[in-house]
Amino acid sequence: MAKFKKADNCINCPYQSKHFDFLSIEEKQQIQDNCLIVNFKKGENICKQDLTVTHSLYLSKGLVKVFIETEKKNTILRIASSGEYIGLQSIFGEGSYRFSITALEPSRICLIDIKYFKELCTSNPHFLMSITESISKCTNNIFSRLTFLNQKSVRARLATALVFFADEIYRSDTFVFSMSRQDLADYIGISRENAVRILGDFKKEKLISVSGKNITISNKQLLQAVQKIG
Amino acid sequence: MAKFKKADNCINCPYQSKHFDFLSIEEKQQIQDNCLIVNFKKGENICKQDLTVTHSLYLSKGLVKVFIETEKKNTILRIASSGEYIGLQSIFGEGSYRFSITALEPSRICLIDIKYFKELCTSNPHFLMSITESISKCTNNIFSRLTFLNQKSVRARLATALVFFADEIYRSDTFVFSMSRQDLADYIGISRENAVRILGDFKKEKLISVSGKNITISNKQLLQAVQKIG
DNA sequence: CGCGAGCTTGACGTTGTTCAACTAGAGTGG
DNA sequence: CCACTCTAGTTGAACAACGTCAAGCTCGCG
Repeated sequence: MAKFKKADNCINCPYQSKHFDFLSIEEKQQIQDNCLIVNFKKGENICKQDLTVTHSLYLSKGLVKVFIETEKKNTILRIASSGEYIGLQSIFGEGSYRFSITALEPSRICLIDIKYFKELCTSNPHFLMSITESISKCTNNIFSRLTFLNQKSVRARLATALVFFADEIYRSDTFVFSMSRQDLADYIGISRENAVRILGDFKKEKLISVSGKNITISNKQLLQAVQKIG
Repeated sequence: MAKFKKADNCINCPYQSKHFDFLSIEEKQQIQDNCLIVNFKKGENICKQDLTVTHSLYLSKGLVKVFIETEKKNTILRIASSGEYIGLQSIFGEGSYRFSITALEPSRICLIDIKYFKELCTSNPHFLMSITESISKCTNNIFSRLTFLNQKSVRARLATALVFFADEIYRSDTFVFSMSRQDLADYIGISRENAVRILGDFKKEKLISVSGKNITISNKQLLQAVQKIG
């Protein structure tokens, strides 16, 4: 695995999660004593489906894909970016990961021992409430995603993915896309070939311009129309 | 809406949720003071997508479908049966329902005022922890469901649905199915016609016998094989 | 007895997958 | 520094799976 070090500045850490607002200085200090910081390179596994959860995972910096592996193919459940806890459901659910997580970009993860993390939750209900709110929002997003994947055409799905990456992840209509074509396909539940083909179509229709990993959305309005119509 | 009455026996209620194990007698008494019991007939709406959440919903008896409505069609997220809280994500998430809920069978719902419910959560972290565990498990189930809908053939999906209803809902290989063909289709993300067709195929293949709403699984082993192969 | 909602069936068209072949680029060892 | 290989990306053709449309059926209910 990647290099790790002990946390040494949780209290004043500029990457603190919003849940930390509910913690006292003492509690933050205790977290620091129970926290490791690990850096992952692009492509490295952060956690592996079916293994027991031993730490909470806080993505303080980077970009990761959360996906379920089967014999056939992978399904990317969501893309998580800086400032998110990933895998909270696994901590409070069955205690083992229901998915794998892989870094799409160099990522820094803060690992807090699960035993301490749970103790903190029971001793500080406001912190737990905040965590619960996060899990709930994640669930609601997955609800929407399930409906979306189930009802939209492949073109609409790909258009939505592109807009999502531009608006939510890269915050620019020009970006260097850190996923492979296969990843993109897994994210919207289609075949790799089809993803390539439709990217090509969008290019011909002058909605986007693509050059390897570089993607530019050149006609966002039309692309947003495609999100609805297909 | 259906008839309702004030709760009068929460403490000794035989339909208590498992979360109640973490409550004191006084807390149960307080819940009772803040709780209404409402009976819904088959087909009645229990909550409606986009409306503000005002109460927690506990399904003490019955069977309901939780679904997202769009212009095109409905997608059933899950089927909930007796003893489950439904819509917890909406309470702790955005505060409005992301889905509608309709009774598939006569159902009894216990409504607890959301303000009191949240107060209880912050004053009793063990109760909240138990609730959070439920939400997490629900999320994990939806993760699996998303993958399942995305990867399996229509035949495999229908076979899985039949086994699910037999094993988890009706607890018998012969049951009177309380959903319409359209509902069944919405549950596995296919068209009504296709659902009918495949039910017919399964009948021809002697996997099941169907007569209107009565369904009997006659060759479970083969049906379970279809779950995998398609 | 007639009406309407839900169910059923067949024909047809579309969408998306699969397979196979080819290309480009990145890393590797002689 | 150049073949060699490996992986990711790309393209086309054939095919299978599903959805859509249209028509007819059935059963419960007024």
